[in-house]
Amino acid sequence: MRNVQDMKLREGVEWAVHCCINLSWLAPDRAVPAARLAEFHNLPAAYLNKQLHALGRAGVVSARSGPRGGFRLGREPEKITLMDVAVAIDGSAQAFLCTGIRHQGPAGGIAGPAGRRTPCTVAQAFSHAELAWRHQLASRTIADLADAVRQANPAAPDHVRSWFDRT
Amino acid sequence: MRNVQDMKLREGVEWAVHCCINLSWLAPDRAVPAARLAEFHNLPAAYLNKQLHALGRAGVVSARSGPRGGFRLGREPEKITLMDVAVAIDGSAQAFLCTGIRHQGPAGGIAGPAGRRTPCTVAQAFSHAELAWRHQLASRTIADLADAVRQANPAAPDHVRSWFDRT
DNA sequence: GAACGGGTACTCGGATAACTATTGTCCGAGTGACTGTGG
DNA sequence: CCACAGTCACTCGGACAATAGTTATCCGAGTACCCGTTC
Repeated sequence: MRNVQDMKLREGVEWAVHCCINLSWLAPDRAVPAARLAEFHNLPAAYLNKQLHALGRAGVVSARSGPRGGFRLGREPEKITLMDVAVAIDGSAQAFLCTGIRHQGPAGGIAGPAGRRTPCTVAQAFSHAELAWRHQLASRTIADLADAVRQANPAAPDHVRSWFDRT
Repeated sequence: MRNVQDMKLREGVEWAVHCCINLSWLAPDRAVPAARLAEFHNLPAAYLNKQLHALGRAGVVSARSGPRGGFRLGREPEKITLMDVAVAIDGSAQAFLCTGIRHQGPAGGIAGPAGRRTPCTVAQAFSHAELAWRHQLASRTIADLADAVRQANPAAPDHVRSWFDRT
């Protein structure tokens, strides 16, 4: 039971975003195994595999089994937002879900049945805040971040490509 | 060790906000025991006590022991933001703390020492989103919410007062 | 009648356990490539 | 030389533990009130 959905950003979100950026610099048809992506950042391979699998379910990446298989971006980097990644990994859609405590106990008798129809003010306030957060994440794409990284370090894409091409 | 600070809104935050609103309607010198506040919303008394204690450390409420003791607001409701409450309960200041994985493993060698000085693009993006969230929460005060509730149900303050005055 | 001292009940405060969720690991199913063989 | 079938190694995918964080609980320290006693 999940009464209160959480807004926690699991560590895997950070990993996933970095992986997506790296993948965006590789040839579109080039698939990279999870183990190799993990090695690049010193991450636990098996666990990263699990996260990438979650991204696969969301369509952010596409997976292929067998030799020369692995993961590659499921669509153009311009079409992948940070929100997509966060939702894929974290799963939760809403961070603050009103428990409805204002209707429990003696407090419930005060507002009466009419109060049960009006929205919970507290929940509304938190929802607005969360909406702002989500809006920000939805406005940034993997392509955006990749460009920013390239601007700070123009050689990065080539270096990443060459490292992943090493056998 | 807390590598990744979390943004999770613990259930206690919701409780605390509701309690603060209720307290804002009582006489300023009126102290309410945690047990009574808990009874009002059917919450576990001992645990709510703990959360209120956290609010006390942050100055949001002030506590008094002994008979006729309990909790009351530590300052005017206009001076208490939702952010204050969330931070007091949740404690964490930053939700997304960059783990620095881009410097671990082979990836670190690519950017080089220079890359270590440039800020992590991924972390920046998430920080902006979190800032928007925090800004929203900081812009809403307990007084705001109390007014909104009163607008939806004008009789609420009196009812709350009278219930808490019952022996 | 008023002041004082002791007792008592009540409250917070922090230390302690139970539980849930996240992190991490492992092995099996599936798939594509490679090799050797036959035409 | 080309096509084909069998085998193999490689990869994902989901099921299975370990760990950390949150929820919940309990009991002790402190405090203000109340009552009985004394001046």
